[in-house]
Amino acid sequence: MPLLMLKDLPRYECLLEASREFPDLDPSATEVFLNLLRSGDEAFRVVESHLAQHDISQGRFGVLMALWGNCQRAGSATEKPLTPAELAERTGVTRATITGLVDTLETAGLVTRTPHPDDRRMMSIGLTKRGAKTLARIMPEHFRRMAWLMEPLSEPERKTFVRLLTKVLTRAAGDPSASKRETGVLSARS
Amino acid sequence: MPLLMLKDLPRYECLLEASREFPDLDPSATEVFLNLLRSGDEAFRVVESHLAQHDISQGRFGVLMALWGNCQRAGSATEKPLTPAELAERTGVTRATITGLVDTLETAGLVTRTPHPDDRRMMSIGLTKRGAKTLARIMPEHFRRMAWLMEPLSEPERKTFVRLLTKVLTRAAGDPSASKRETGVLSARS
DNA sequence: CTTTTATCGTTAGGCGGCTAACTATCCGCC
DNA sequence: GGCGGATAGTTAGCCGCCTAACGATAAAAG
Repeated sequence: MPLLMLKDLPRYECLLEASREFPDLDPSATEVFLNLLRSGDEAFRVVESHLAQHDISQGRFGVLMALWGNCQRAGSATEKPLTPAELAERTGVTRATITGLVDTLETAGLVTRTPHPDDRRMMSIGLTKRGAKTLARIMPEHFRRMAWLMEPLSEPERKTFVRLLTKVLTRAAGDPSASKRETGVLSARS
Repeated sequence: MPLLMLKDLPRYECLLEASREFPDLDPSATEVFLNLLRSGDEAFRVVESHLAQHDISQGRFGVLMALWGNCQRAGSATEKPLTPAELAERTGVTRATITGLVDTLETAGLVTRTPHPDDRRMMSIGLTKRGAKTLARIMPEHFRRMAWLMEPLSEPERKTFVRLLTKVLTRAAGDPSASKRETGVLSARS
């Protein structure tokens, strides 16, 4: 999902120069920001291009992963139906989006959609044998791609990397104005 | 552009356990990968939520930025019309997408679309006074948001961060199978 | 028991990406 | 000088994401 900020990231000296015109511009912060977005985007493409070969989009993959096991699936027999609302919560998209994704996956025969036994408002989304098989076919190469991507990083570098990423993540996802309707951050009203 | 991988990133010990079942899974690589995507996504939301207040989407912003100055716009008088193809190249989206974005921006009165004087195949997209003004109103807060986001990082940390991000970026964008139609990387055929 | 309130899944409509195809124009080569 | 191939911009159609609204059902209040 190509987003970019600017395809060719500006050189640092250029940011420095611009910061004289715009006192609010913090060159090193901007540099990190642009590189973060660009790297994330490019890294994503690496795995996306693989999933696409199996006709699996990012969203579909998220749903399959969520169904496949909630990580702590231990020795259970791949049986863990979830409701659309739960899927939405775990994959981070809206319920409306889940409806569409499940539609596609159901048509492809990878998941089943059955009425929930306890609550007639809910549905129960389960992985089919075919879905589990598809996932099992995809995962090894998926793992290999992630490993390949990080190959140039040493183990200590990875630790540092995660630490830095986490710092930004908690800052961004923590409490700021993002994902809230109010500005809050010394912004000028439109 | 919400993408996520899994909203709640798996704990490292969980990855470690999974790596026993899947020999291809590199726990630390996976951890970095997931954190990278998630942090990038969340960081993006921080600035996106601001741009949205001005009815500017990511794509529109990219076009405006590209027009506003190619970074080395020096003392020029904000006059730098570009063709849609150039815009596509600089913002990293397809020409088809540019058509749509320029449509919207033109309707909003932020850019003009005039026939190119030299080549009748081309168009010339220019920033209007209104567009420049809008941009000038947006940028300060935009810069402030990026600075705020990176505030918890010290200057040396930022240097390190950029170095690590660049490593991944060159790896991802360099030569791999991504963005090519062929697999190439020891993948199993579907 | 009835009424309100909340939650679930879906639908409708919009947007911004993409690819593939099309038309118009330019350019180079015989 | 005319003709084939490149290139520019647009169009058409798909997909995934969003928000807002809806009808159905469950749970809470009275």
